[in-house]
Amino acid sequence: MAITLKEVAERAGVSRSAVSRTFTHGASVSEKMRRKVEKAADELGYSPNALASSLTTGRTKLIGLVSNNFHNPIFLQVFDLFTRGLQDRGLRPLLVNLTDEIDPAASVRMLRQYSVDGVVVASSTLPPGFAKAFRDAGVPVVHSFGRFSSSPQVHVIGIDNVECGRMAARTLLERGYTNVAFLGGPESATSTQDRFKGFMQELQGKPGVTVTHSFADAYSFDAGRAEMLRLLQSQPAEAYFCGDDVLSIGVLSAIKDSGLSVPDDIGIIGLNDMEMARWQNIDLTTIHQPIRQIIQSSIESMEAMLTDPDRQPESRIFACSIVERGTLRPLP
Amino acid sequence: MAITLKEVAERAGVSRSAVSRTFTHGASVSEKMRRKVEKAADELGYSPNALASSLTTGRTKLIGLVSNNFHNPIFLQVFDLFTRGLQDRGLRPLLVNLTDEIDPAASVRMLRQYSVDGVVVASSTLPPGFAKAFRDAGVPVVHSFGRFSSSPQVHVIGIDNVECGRMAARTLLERGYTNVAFLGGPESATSTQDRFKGFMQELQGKPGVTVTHSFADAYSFDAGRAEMLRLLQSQPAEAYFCGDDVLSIGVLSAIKDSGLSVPDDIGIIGLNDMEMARWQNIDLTTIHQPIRQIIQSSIESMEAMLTDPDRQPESRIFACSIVERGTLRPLP
DNA sequence: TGATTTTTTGCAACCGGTTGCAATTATCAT
DNA sequence: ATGATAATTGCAACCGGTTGCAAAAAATCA
Repeated sequence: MAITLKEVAERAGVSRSAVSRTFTHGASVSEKMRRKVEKAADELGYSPNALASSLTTGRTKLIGLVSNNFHNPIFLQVFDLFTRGLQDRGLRPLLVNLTDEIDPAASVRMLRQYSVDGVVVASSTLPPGFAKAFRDAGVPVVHSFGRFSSSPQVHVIGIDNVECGRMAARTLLERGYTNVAFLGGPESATSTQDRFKGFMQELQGKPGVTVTHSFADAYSFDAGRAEMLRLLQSQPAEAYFCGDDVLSIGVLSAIKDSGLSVPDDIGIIGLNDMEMARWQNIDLTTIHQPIRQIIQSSIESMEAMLTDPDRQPESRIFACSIVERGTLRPLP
Repeated sequence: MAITLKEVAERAGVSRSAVSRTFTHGASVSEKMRRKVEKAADELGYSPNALASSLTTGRTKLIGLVSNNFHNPIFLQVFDLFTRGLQDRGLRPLLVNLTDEIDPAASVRMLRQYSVDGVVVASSTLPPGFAKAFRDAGVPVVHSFGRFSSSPQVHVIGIDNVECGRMAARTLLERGYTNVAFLGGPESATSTQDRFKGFMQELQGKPGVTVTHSFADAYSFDAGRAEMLRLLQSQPAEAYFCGDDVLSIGVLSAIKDSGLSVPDDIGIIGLNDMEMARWQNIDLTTIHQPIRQIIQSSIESMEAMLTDPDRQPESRIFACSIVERGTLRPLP
């Protein structure tokens, strides 16, 4: 069906090696030969079979892009940035949806069958075991949005969620809130655990401050709304640090429906700074997570591993910052 | 690095063919042989190289998933459903982001280099030339969310956008609106053109009804908001049929900011019924597009083409329906 | 110009599998 | 037990490329 190297060679009246070389960057071919081959190739509409060549070179340029976040709108942007970034470097994202996958083994096997050159795990809710499973299989791994560690076992690129928790706490204190709460995402996610930890750390033992906490079932609108509706039945706190932005939006809708207003009755601060957060009908005060840099850095890190697979795992942490909008009362 | 067939064969003391056969569904192997081989394979941790086998079988099980919609939240759901659906059938989505691609040739070449078995084009804004380019390259193509045609050149799965336009018009008339408008997405998108056409068709020559129209730059919040802010400077219409839901949400925010209220002052109807449309703080009346079925049908259609590549192109159209929420005044 | 060095080219083996064919082995009926 | 038939196995060629090596050609030097 498709044109092969052999056919081009015959047409150009040269050896197969010659054809291969004209399409291999950096190989030794004379100008004359190159022209002859390219002419024949053009006439036949030849383009080399990347998979066949991967057999001998050991490189497929395929990168497994693994995630289980197919419900949080922020991940559309994540996929956009990853696919474009990878494409620009001649790499091809093989998308793996882990939504209902529990066991890493199956996906590891699958990605090995396709000889991916590397794997990007993009998720803040996947247990660390997944990234490790890929590493143990000998595949270069970058875990984006993963939990940072000072002695990482795989490359981790993300933010310091503990520090974000502290930052949120400080922000609420500055604004004079004394009855505050943490409304986290799923308790099993490392990001939830860390944000919670930092939040509590900062408020621990602060005189005159009361802190409560609870967890929503997922990083989703519905989960946030449901949890807030529950909280509103008894005495709600003055201000909430919510697990992430989409959760916050659910929370906001619950508050509005109950007849209370934001930020007058209840203050909300989210995390992520997703595009929607700045929509004027949402206008969410939140902590900005530098997604663009995280992804760019992840891709660079992946490229580095491709050239040197034995490179030591490292953590790269990006700073977050408060984005002041309309869901927290202003500084006194 | 990875274990190969040969090593397994040596360990099991059998021929390479025997190993190949135990891993090929439907090949002739005795129970005894199979056990022997599987034992050796397990011990070595062997799993067959899908790409090497594709060389002889001519099948990669790779499917190009091509889109340029990485900004409309509805496409996160689209990617979720596609990836899961393909995975469930043992197919692997190779994601291609066409966001800043103008020329189909490059992506066609790339996907051919990776010998994809088929291509799913998932977009309502891509010129039809893209899908055709893949077909001309001899690759089975399904165009999801594309423009339906009665003599299709490629498989098209989607909705009848003209009919949706009519449906929106009828809905507005039923509600007693007499000064209505179309606020479309980008004028170059076939979906915009068709919705506009149907909308006008239905209202044409209706006595006592005035119709106006304009177009936003993109199917996005910002574009919708900007266009509505512009419209609000002069006399706005009584009700708008908006290009899609995310556009509608931008429109709603503009209306709210201008001090007017929905649906009392202005009615809005969207299209898509994205998850966000039912969020209680948005509560958008809209036309439901059956995404789930469209995608399932697309995948089935793709599977059918894989077994019979010469199958005639067909259009599959799914019905849409009005979802009544809070942005249109009720039936009189 | 001829000898020497450098560059270009083709040969042939290899990457990790699959598969048609013929040889071998097992199964069955008589 | 015997021959006929069916199932299993191995051989070897092939899929579409790449690459080390040696031969051939071109470029350089004296």
